[in-house]
Amino acid sequence: MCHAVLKKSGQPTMKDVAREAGVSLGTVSKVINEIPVGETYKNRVESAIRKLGYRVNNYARGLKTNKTNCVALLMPSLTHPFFAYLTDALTESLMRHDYRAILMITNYDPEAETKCLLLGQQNKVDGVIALTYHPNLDEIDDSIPIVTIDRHFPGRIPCVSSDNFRGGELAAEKLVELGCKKLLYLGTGPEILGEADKRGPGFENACRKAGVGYDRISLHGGDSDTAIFDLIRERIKNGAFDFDGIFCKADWLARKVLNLLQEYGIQVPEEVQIIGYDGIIDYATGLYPCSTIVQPLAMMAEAAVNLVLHADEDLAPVNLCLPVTYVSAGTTKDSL
Amino acid sequence: MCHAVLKKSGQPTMKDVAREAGVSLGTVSKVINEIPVGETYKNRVESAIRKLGYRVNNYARGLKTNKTNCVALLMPSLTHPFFAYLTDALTESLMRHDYRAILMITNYDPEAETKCLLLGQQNKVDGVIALTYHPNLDEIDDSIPIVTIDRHFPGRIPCVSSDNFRGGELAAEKLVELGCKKLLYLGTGPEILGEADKRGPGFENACRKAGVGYDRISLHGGDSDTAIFDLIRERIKNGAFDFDGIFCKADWLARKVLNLLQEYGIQVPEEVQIIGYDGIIDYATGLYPCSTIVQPLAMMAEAAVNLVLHADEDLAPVNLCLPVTYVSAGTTKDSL
DNA sequence: CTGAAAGCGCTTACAG
DNA sequence: CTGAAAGCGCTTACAG
Repeated sequence: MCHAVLKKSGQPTMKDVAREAGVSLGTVSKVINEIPVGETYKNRVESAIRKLGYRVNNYARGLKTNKTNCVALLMPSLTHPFFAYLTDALTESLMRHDYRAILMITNYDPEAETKCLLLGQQNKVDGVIALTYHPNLDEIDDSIPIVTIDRHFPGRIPCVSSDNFRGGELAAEKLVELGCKKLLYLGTGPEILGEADKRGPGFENACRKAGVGYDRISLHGGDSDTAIFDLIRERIKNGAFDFDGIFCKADWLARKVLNLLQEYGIQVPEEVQIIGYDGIIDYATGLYPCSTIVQPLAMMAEAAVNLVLHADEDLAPVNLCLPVTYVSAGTTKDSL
Repeated sequence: MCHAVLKKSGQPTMKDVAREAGVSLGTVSKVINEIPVGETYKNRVESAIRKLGYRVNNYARGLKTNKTNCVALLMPSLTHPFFAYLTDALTESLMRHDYRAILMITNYDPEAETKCLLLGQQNKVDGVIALTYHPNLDEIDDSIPIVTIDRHFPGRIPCVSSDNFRGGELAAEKLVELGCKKLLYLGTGPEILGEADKRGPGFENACRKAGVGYDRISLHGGDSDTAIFDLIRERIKNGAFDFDGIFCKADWLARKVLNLLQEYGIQVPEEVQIIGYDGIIDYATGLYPCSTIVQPLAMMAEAAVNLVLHADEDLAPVNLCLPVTYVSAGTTKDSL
C-alpha cells in the first residue's frame, strides 16, 4: 500500500489535503464550503490547506455546481473612454461580488458579437453583460442570463442605461436657461438605434415645452461620424453660426464641433454654447472635456452586475434608466 | 431500458451527441478534436452536433487536459488611456489566438495584486500578463507562466516594454535638434521603480552626449503627482522659465505642465518646448495630446501574448524593449 | 478505426 | 458528524 507521496505537477489537490489531514475527501469539501464539521477535523483540514497552499479548482467545482463565477463582458472597444471606464467599473464590481470578468472586444462587429456570445456559453459563464450593436439577441441560448447596456430588447432582456431622454431634456433646459434662442441637436451613430438615440427626442421635447426654436442634424450608419461636419459647415455663414446653443450626442462630438467653430472664428461660449454627453474626465488634463450631461457610471455598472447575478429573482426585463447630472465645464456661459 | 430523452437543463452534452449520432462518447470526442475517424461516423457526429447546437464544455475539457485557454490580465486601472488601449490590444490578440482574457483590476494595490494572482491560479489560467506595482512576485506559484509589462524581475520572468531608455534619448535629441539649450526632465511615479524609470536616465545620457545642460525633477511615491507642480512653479521667475526644453515622463504630465506654463503667460512651443511619453491619441479630439514618444502598443501586446502562450519554448526570461517613435504634435517648434 | 473504461478534481445525496 | 461512492462532461490510453 505504498503510494508516491509527491505529485509531479505543482498544484495540490483536495485529495492531497485529505491525505495530509487524515480525513476523507468529503470532509475537506465541507470545510471549504463552510458546512459544519467537527472542531478537530476542521482544524486539521485547515492547517493541511495552509501547509500545502491548497486552492479549490474552480473548473472542477463548476462541473458539479454548474456555476463558474465568471461573467462575460462584451464591449465594442476600450479606446472610447466611456467604454474603458465602464469596463473598469463593471470589472471592479464583479470582483467585489467574487466574480471574474471575461473580457471580449467585438470592434462593433455583429459577427464577432455572436461569436463572443457563443464563446461565453462554451466557457459556461454565469451571465453576460453586453454593450452590443447586434441586430438581435434571439439566437442566444436563453438559459444564461444576459443584461444589456444602452440597448433595450423589449420583452426578454433587462437593459441598463443612463436616463438618456431626461439627459436630452436637461441639456435643452440648461441652454435655454443660459439664454439660447435657437437650438441645435447634433448626433451620429450606427444604423442600429439604441437607448442613446433618445437623447435627441428628449432634447426636442424640452425645446418644444420651452417654446424655443430648434433644429436637428442626425446621421446614422456608414461615415456619419465624418459626414456630419460638412452639414455643420453649411450652417456657418460669414463667420456666424445659425444657432446659439448646441447639444451634442457625445462629448467627443462636442469637442470636434468646438474646434470646428473656433476655426471659423466663432467664440464659444460667448456666441455659441455647447453641451455634450458622457462626462468622462480627461485623464491628461483632469478636467471634463466640455460642459456635459454626466452618466452615472458607477451606478450603471453596479446595477448591471446586480441584475445579471440575480437574474432569477428579478421580476421583469426592466429598462433601468439611471439619473444624469449636468456639469458646466467651459463650453457654456455658466463657466465663465 | 427507457431513459428520458430530454435533459432538464438547456445545454446539450457530448453524451447527447453520441446518442443522437448512434456512436460512442470517444468517437464524438475524436471528431471534435479532429482525430481521424471514419467518414460516415464523422458525418453523423457532425450533423448531430449541428442539430443539437452542441458546444464543448471548456471546464470539463480543462479538467482533463490541464489547459483552459484563459489568460489573466492584471491591470492597475482602465481610466488611464494607456492601460485601456493596452488592455484592448492584449484582449484582441488573445482572442485571435483562441484564448479568453480574464480581466482583473488592481487599483495599484499590492494586496489586490496578490489576491488576483491567486484567483488566477484558482481559475487555472494558462498564464498571466501583469502590469504590476507588486514589490515582488516570489510568492507566486512558478508552475504558471507569467509575463510582466513595464516591470522587470530579472532572472525568472520575461518583461515587455517600450524601449524606455531609447525613448528618453530620443526626446533629448529632438529637443536639442529643435534648438533647446537648457533641458529638464520631469517625472513622477510610485516608490517602486519600473522600466518607465529608464526614461529619465536615457534622457540625461543623450543630454550629456550632446553637451547640453540639463536638470531633473523626479518624485516618487505618495503625493508626487501633485507635489511636482510646486517644484515646477519655483523655477518660474518673472514670467520666464528656467528651461527651454522639457521631457515629461508621461503625456498627462506634459499636458498639465503645458497648462501651468500657459497660466504664467509662458508660450509653448515658442519659449519652452515640451515632449511627453505614451502617444495615446485623444478620443475626443482625434489628436495626440502633445509632442510625444509613442509606445508601440500593438507590438507590445502581441509580444506579451506570444511570450505567455509559448513560455515553455522560450529560452530565457528576456527583457524585451520594443522600438519607440517620435511624433510632433503642438508642443514643439517642428509643429508650427 | 471504434468502443468501453478509467480518471481529471470536485460536490452531494446516502448510509453509518 | 463522517466516509464511501456516484457523477458532473470531458479525454485518453487500452483492447478489440
